[in-house]
Amino acid sequence: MDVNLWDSEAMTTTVPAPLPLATPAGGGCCAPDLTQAVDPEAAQELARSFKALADPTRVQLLAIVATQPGAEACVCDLTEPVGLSQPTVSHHLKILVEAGLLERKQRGRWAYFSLAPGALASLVGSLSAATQVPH
Amino acid sequence: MDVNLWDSEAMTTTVPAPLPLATPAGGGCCAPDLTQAVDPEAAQELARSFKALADPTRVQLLAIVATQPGAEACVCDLTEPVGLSQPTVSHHLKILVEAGLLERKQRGRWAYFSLAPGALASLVGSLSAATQVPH
DNA sequence: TCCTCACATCGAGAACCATCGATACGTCGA
DNA sequence: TCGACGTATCGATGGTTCTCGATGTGAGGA
Repeated sequence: MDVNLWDSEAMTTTVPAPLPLATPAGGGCCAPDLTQAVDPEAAQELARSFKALADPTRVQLLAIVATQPGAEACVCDLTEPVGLSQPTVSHHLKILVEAGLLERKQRGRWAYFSLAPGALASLVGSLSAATQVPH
Repeated sequence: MDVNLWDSEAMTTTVPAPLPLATPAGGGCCAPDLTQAVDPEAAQELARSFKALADPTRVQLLAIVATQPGAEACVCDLTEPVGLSQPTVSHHLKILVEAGLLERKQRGRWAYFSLAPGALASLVGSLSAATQVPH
């Protein structure tokens, strides 16, 4: 392996699509809404986003980042509140970044994570479409 | 085993809480919002809802039900569109019902599934709190 | 240059989940 | 009453995911 560590370009080599939420296959500007998800591809894309939220630890991490002053946190701030080891927290953060829910910025030796603007809003949009279906 | 089949009361014997979305532990009327999810219990509850949406098949089932005329469908309507066996579809529907996202009504030999009113809206609310969108 | 720190990756074990065929169950029509 | 039908449950299997300790990588300080 000769890939450069901490280079976000190299980190995406294992994933086909860089950001599911930012570059959807459906054709819109955001994630596909639920009523379009009869299409298997749209359903898979939506499920991929929800899968990132399907773990209590990741929900907690997201919440801690959101409520942090400055709305960003480094790994060292997150390990202790969730009560898990550093590699495990790093693993969950990577999943959240790959899902497009968090953004990663390197500052010196520290990696700072912040909410990706528009990512959660996009998910909200995809869900709320179905709730407005006339019944 | 002497439990009555198709009795929704008996079906919840394996789950401690009947409906995570309908009867949250947090104390509000709906699911806890994301910024409250620093609390491990609130995070777990939210993750439980998202886990139900973390499978492409279940997203598809939800979408099909939502777009169906009358906004309800029986298992026989759902097996063919998702291309899975009847036991598998039944399994996914059970998960969606237990997550409070679908409601099940027995009519004759058919079981009809419909969107649980307010369930998706509750999830939308819990997400949009973190995005600062005053929806 | 060497050491320490913050973080990522690796490899392994355990737990969980999706899927299926077989089967049990209740309802309805004959 | 009986058989066909729609649906749920069971048990098994293969794949995925969560978690950790060990280790690798780069930045910054002495």
